[in-house]
Amino acid sequence: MGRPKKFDPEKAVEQAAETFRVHGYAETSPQSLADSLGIGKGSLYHAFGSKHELFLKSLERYTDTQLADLKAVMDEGRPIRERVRELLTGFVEADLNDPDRCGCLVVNTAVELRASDEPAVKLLGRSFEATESVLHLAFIAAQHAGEIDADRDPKALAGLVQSSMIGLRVLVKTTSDRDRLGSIIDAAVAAI
Amino acid sequence: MGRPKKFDPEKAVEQAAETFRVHGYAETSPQSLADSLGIGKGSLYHAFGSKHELFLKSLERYTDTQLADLKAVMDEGRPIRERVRELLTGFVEADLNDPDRCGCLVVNTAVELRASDEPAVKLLGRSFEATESVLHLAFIAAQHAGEIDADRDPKALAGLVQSSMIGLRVLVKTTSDRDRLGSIIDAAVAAI
DNA sequence: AGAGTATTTGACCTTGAGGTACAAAATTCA
DNA sequence: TGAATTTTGTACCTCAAGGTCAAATACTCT
Repeated sequence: MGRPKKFDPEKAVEQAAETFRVHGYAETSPQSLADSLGIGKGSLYHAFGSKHELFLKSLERYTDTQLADLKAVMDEGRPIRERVRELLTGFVEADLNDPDRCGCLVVNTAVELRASDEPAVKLLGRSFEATESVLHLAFIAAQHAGEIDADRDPKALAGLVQSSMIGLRVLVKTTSDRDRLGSIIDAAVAAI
Repeated sequence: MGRPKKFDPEKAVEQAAETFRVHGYAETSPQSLADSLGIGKGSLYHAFGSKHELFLKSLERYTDTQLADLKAVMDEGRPIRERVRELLTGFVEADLNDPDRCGCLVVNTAVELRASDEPAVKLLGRSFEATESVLHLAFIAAQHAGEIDADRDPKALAGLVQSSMIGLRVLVKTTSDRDRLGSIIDAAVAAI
């Protein structure tokens, strides 16, 4: 009972994640957040408590979505190198298509955040681990399928692909050189 | 002539770079900047014009220093893989030894920055290119020395090492797992 | 010493961040 | 219909960011 909510909290968290991704945590004001959700600032605080609490919820939702997307790509029935290439190319192309180069909320937050923000650091740590785990499992499977040499360390490969992916998403913030980025992807795929 | 400066502008820019590295651009206030330089806020504005101008100078100095450090390591007369390992390990260890995981000003700025900040984006772009170039040249030399297969693309390898390096410095913000980070370094070195 | 020049400082200004308070509005239940 | 409950939105609060300014200070040159 009581007055019905004007907005869908789920959608709001999703929209907030996008706002944080585009403008960053520090540069997103409660007012702009409220505006982007189409509600008053008071309602926002009533519903979410604080900017930081809303941010944590947004970040969590974002990591969930991202992980699902990653799994979707890695679950495709194609050669492992094709899937990894698709993954890296997808991120790079997405970033290049955005003139503001906003990039990935997880990467952005990992850098912008203070180490003292423990809940956020934990969320990010879990997200990075989950990503690595998906890659790790895919590489193990690929080894069993004979696509990757059995003497390679699948976990280390997962870490290498992950760190290259993150590095690419940072590099793309200051360059639009598709050849250069593409050759990095080539090298990453070749390293598997 | 005129009243002599109370501080050394060179040292001040260096100190400012460190403050920006530790706290980030947005989170560094003119007041704290002035405090860290041991001067009044007015003096700071008189000497540097604005927070942003000081930031650009700081960033430029930082990139110069960083590039010199990189060259120093890559100029050592040791096997290429040892040098690359030393490079990556050095950054990771430095970051791990800092409880606040402040990391690298260039990486941090590339992420925190708005794409609309053209002078900063240019500086960062040049810095990333210069870094890649040093690695590129080192790999070419290593190929001539027979340390790296001649059929590898040295520029792509440079890009891969660079992006892994950046990725590692982001990952280390949320993890302290030396084994995991170490195995990523192993994989990166093995990929050369 | 005095003129001229450069630097220093704290006081002051405007703007907006992050958040609170409260009365009005919209619903359900009896 | 009225009571209870919940959400809404504006007005308001405090604090600090980023920056400006004028007066005081410290130097050089003549």
